[in-house]
Amino acid sequence: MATAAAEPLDDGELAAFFALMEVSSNLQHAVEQQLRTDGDVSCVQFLILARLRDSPEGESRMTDLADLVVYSRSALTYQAAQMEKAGFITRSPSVNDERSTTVKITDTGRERVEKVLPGHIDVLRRLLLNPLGPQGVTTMNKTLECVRDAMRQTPPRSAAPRASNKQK
Amino acid sequence: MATAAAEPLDDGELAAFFALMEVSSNLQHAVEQQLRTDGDVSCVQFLILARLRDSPEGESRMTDLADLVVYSRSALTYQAAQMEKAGFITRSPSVNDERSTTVKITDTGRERVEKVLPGHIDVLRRLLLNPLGPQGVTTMNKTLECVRDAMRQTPPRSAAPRASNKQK
DNA sequence: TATTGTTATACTCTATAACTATA
DNA sequence: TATAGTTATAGAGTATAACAATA
Repeated sequence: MATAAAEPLDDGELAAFFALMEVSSNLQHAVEQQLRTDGDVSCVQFLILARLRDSPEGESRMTDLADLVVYSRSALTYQAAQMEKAGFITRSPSVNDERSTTVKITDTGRERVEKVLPGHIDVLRRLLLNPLGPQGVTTMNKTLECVRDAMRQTPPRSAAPRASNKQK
Repeated sequence: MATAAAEPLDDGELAAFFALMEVSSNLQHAVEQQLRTDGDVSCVQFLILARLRDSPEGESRMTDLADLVVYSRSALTYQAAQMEKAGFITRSPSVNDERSTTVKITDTGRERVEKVLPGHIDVLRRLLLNPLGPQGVTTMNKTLECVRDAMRQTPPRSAAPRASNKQK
């Protein structure tokens, strides 16, 4: 299954990979810490809240949220439980489909997002956007676009999301 | 401390941030899974092993490894213990400085790296380098270079690495 | 006193599988 | 039968603080 003898990566390829991982990893850490410090939310929770906040009714189904946040359903249930306990969201059975759960952001949840957002933007500017500059931002978008598209076409992890293939 | 009213991000800035996070997150996941499947090592462990393998004597001090892997010292100790148990490394007191621990990669460790490497390269090519293309690789390096440099100058997290400030 | 590393502990988060309920 | 979500469980990994030993 593996290539007979994989061509080693050249210096540029290695550098690109390492740079990407170093930058994203640092950024991730910084964002995580800012969110925790300023508003006691994790990155995942912030993503969910921000997404809910921008939804038409401040609502979303669990499944739709799970599509956004890559993780497993049980992981999302865990996060939802945490956020419900914190008063950021409510969960209630969906009206159309009794199987579904509708997640709705509360005023407390909205406030928390507002509270945390300035610092979040600040971190992004300081660590990523300012160093990039306007031109760098444009370049970055163009360069990463095809990578992202390629990733989206390939099933990210063929194991996970297929539910019908129970052929053992 | 926070900006009075943080300028919201424009679409391009948001897109750049999201693209970076999506690409790096997917890549991270894919790499993690490949390493686990092919050789039952985590990404962190692979990084450590790869670094040791490329060291002059296949050796390194714990502290030097900790500088490489961002995490805390205790986290590194944990990983080292796992890898020692798996037979990938040995730990012994350093000759120069009795406080230090010298970590050395074993033949088993080297074999494991070799075993995992082709698949690793394969993933990087498929998900990142091929979509980028030679030109994209170059562009990426140039674009991320200044970001990385800026990050390295700013203390990543001012809280962590200072040991002397016990003022409290 | 500062540095190096380990240990004990507690905590967060994740995935798997089994389960319930609805379509 | 398939889908939506929850729960129980188990595991990996991390950070904090206290610790021992060396410089």
